[in-house]
Amino acid sequence: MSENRYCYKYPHPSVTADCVIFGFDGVSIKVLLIQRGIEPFKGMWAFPGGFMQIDETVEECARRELEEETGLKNASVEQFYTFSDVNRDPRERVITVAHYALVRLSEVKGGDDAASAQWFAESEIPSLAFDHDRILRMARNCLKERICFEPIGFELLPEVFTMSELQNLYEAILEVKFDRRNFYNKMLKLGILTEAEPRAEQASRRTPTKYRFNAAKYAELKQKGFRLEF
Amino acid sequence: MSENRYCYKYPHPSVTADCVIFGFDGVSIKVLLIQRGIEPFKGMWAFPGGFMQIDETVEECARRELEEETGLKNASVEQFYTFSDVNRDPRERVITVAHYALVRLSEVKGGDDAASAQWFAESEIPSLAFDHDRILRMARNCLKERICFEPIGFELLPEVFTMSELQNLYEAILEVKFDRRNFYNKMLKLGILTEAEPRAEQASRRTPTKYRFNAAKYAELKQKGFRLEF
DNA sequence: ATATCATTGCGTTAATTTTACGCAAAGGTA
DNA sequence: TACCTTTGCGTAAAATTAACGCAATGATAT
Repeated sequence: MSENRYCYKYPHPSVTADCVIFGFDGVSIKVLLIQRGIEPFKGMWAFPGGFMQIDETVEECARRELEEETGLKNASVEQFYTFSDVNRDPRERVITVAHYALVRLSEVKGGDDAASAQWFAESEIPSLAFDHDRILRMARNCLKERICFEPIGFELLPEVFTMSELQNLYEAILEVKFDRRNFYNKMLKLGILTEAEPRAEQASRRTPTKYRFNAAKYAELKQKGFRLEF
Repeated sequence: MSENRYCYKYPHPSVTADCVIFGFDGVSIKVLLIQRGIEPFKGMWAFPGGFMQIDETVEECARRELEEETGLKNASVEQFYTFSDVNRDPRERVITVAHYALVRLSEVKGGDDAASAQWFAESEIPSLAFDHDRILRMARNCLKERICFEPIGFELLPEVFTMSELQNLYEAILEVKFDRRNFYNKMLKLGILTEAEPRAEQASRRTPTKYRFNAAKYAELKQKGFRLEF
């Protein structure tokens, strides 16, 4: 049963892919975690992830494990760093290629078919298994940097959203506050937002305009090489 | 001799670390390559790199291989992406963690103790072994992005340099041209340059001012979170 | 020698962008 | 009914960027 059939002249490490999944509930950034059912670190929380198979890339592995453990299909995961400290796994030598993805909260129902996937607000995240605390810090930083180059925020919001919601998201990710009117102007001038509904004729000022992301305009802008400055 | 003594229940990939080494000769960006002495891809050029040992991190591996193959000691390598295509190595499953480093040309004498390390100007780089063409493209992009956040260019220049040399470097990395006077003003205003020599009293206009990088000032700036805009 | 040319240091001005607010309509809340 | 908050739409000042002028001084060519 436990024959060790794969033999090499030199020792080989195991390779895993882990996924830091970010969400946004309108107020704060959330992270999807899995409670470990087995040792090591049994009972502790960790990112979804697992061992890479010999016939898949690390990205494929990340997506597969993500679906197996949280039910999330086709998330667009992106690798950001490979962690290879010699003792990061007490069992054996394991290096992990860490990924992150942005998903809408609605796409994952916490505690789904997955044993115990659960969303945590950033301030409520417990101490994590392995070196996942460190991985989280780096992922969070990547998120911050990335949003200045790409409008990744739109993957975190519903299809249709208000300017305030968008601003809240940017403020949560970047941990700053913007002047509402300047944020409004800057986003509109970028031209990557489209008004969602033709807007009620009798537009009451209190009912905010709904927007959706204009991917075509964004692609256009991106070619010219732009940058979302904040 | 070739006993395969290391056995596992599941197949494990090999892990390598590769190093894209950038230099600058005052005019153009250069890349340090090694000519492969063995199959596969024997005779083709590739980045220095090699198999990770079981008791070292990938960064340690990168530095070790770099020194073994080019004589470069203590380069500060930084990983930027992990390539894991299933067939990227014809021998067996190998994933590689790609790194890059910036060094002064003077630190490496091409064709040193290293079998055949050689600097190539970007325009003269031949088709490379494995997926190293792709790796180079990504490394080059990283370089471009990085220089907007950190004054990495100073690692490529001699200790003491002129403003023109600095500008040439930025122009080479970013592939753009700047107005000399605006570049001059912007760099000086940043405050991360210090005049190297007290400057000749009888300062002839034709003899350019020499500068050196002011690491202390830079560290100060960095804390406040700044960005080198170009 | 002499004329020509490129490099360097130091400015200035106009255009653009960023920042800081003003204000009124309209709905929600006490 | 009296506030208070949210939204949409501006505007003026401040700061930054971009474009370019100019003279001194060596270097180079004739």
